[in-house]
Amino acid sequence: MLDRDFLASPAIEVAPALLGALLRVDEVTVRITEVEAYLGETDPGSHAYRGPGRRNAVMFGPPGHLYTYFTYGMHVCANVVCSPLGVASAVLLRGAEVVEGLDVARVRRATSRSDEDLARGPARLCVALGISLVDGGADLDGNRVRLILPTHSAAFETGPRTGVSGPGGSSEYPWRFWMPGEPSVSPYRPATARKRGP
DNA sequence: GTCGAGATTATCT
DNA sequence: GATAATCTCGACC
Repeated sequence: MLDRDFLASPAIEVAPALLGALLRVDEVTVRITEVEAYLGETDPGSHAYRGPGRRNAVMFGPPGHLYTYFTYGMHVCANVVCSPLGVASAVLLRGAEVVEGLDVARVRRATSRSDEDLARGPARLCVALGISLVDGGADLDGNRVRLILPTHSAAFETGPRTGVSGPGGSSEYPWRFWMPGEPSVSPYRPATARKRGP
């Protein structure tokens, strides 16, 4: 049973509680080890900063749903929508560890050499779980997708969000949560200033 | 093993 | 036409 009332809390409170949670999609189950909180209008790094649109409409919807979006063409990222209806807020799933369905995950992520690389990273996590755009807006308590919150809150650490470049310096907000000691958590990587083509 | 640059497509202005 | 919350691959120590 999914506690929707708890998911209606702000993303900052929901994010640490998702650490250690189990997310099952079909036959693959992962344990979330790294997340990132994103708010709406007050967060320059959020997609909902400029207001609702086609892509982020799910973020303004009811909590307990899955929000997927495309980034850089090939990659898909998954978020857990929280906050009440009408408030844009979501928790980005950055890293996880595959605990069940390793065989299926390995086939999907054939390029990964170690099992810890299977779901290390937002896009990899979606590939390992088989999440695509059609899963956007899916209920997290449905048959295909199910989120299981941990009974006890796990130990976590916070830090600045990486890879978030933008005017106003959104790195002020230490809304990145991870479980220390987990090999599937990517270490701190400075924001790579991507060069645009010629 | 670590670092640095390129690639690629849906969505929005 | 510009942007984006990234990943993969190649080169070098």
